[in-house]
Formats: sequence, structure tokens, C-alpha cells
Amino acid sequence: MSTDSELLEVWCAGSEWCPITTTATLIGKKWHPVVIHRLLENGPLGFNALKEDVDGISAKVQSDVLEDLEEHGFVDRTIVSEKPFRVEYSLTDRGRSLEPVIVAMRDWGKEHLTAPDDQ
Amino acid sequence: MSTDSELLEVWCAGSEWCPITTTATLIGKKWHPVVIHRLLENGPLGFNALKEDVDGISAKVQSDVLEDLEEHGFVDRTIVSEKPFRVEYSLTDRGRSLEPVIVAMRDWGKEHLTAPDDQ
DNA sequence: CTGTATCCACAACGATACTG
DNA sequence: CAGTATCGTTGTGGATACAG
Repeated sequence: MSTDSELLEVWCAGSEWCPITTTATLIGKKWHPVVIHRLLENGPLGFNALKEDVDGISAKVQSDVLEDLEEHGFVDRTIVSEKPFRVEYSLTDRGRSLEPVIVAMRDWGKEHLTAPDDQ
Repeated sequence: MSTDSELLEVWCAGSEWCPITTTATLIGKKWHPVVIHRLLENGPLGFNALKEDVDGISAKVQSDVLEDLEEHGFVDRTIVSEKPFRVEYSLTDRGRSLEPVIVAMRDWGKEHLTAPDDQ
């Protein structure tokens, strides 16, 4: 615990390679964690199946998010068939490695659930 | 574990009160988690002391972030003295309750640390 | 010391319509 | 089914200067 703190000083103070900044820059957005979470639970999923799971997201935003996640190596996009055209989104190993973060966010949210209006 | 998954279905599918959305909407931003993390480790802190800890943040952005965190009940702002004017920022109980999330983000970042340019 | 005032740039999001 | 095109709004961040 105290060893932990000392290490953090090294990384966080006086360096831009702060581990939290790294994580926050990559997935510190409104929809990224939700998409990852649904893929953790139910993946692989097609575009529309995912969209039904990620309640409230628009097709455009989901498209943007998936593109970004793929770009950073969290998500794989696989073309399953050409006719009819079907794709599947799944997490890479790197994507799955985020599970502890997503779980922690989920657990906190469970305990402090608020209506969207309160946020 | 499987009980967990069933519960998640209830909250995540077909409802906007998804626990992950709740968490992501509140702290799913670039600097919020870092500020919370520094206050967890070193708080309470004055404005400039905090700014030195949160490497790379500008005064304006830190001001914005603190205002937002205070508004949502994560941070307390206390005026310590008028002359010289000094304030202290500290986490509320609600703020401290985010520790598991922040720790998970930190641990992931430690393992996948990348230069800011790579992000 | 603790901020705010400006101004700017770009990212994120949202709604609607439309396409192969 | 799996998206994109378009447009507009808001959010987030960054730089610089200035102020009580």
C-alpha cells in the first residue's frame, strides 16, 4: 500500500506518463466504457445487436466509438459474411484486460445509481 | 459471477440508468480521475499544490474540473485563511468511494503505460 | 496564493435522413 | 443488416494574460 504510493509519486508527479492519464485519455469518455462492458458480457455482437444492448446510443456515436476502440486495439471487427452482409465486434486481449476497470465502474454505479437528469 | 451478469441485464438493457453510464457521465473525462487520484493520495491540498501534483493540467482546466467535482459532491472546498488567502480541496465520502475505480484505472495504466503521443 | 477572463480549437455527442 | 452524411450543439481542453 505504501509501496504503491511511492511508485505513484514517480509516475504521476513531474511526468506526463501518469498511468491514470493514460487510462483516462483512452477510455475516459461517456460511451466507451459502456460499449466495452457490453462486449465483455455479450460479445461478440453485430452492430445492431450491440446497439440494442447499449441503451440510448445513436448509430453514429456507436460507429465513432467502435472506430476509436478498434484504432487503439481494444476491439476487433470481423466480417462474418458478405451476403447477407454481417460483421461482428469482439474484444481483443487488450480490450479484455480492461475488465477490472469496467467492473469497478459498474459496481460504483450500482451503488450510486442516479437518473440521467441528476447527472 | 453469473448472478452479477443477470443483474446487469436488468440495469443495462432497456434502461438509461445503466450503472456504467452513470459512472462514465460523472467522471469519464480526461482530468477528473487524475484530480481525484491526487486528492486520494495527498489530499487535502491547496490549488497550486494540487496543480503541481496533477502534472500537465492548466489552471483553467483544473478550476473547471474542481468546480464540476464540487457540484457533484465529490470534492469539498474549504477556505483555510483569508490573509493570506488559502483554500483546501479534499474528497468527500462520496469522492473517496470512487477509490476502487481510480485504483483499477491506475493499475491498468501502469501495465499499459504509453507515451502521450501514442494515445 | 487563488484563481478568472478571453479566445480558440477540437472532440464528443445528438437527431435526422439516407444508402449499399 | 450495417452503417454513413450532414448539421448543429455542447463539452473539454489549451494558451495566455490578468486580478483580488
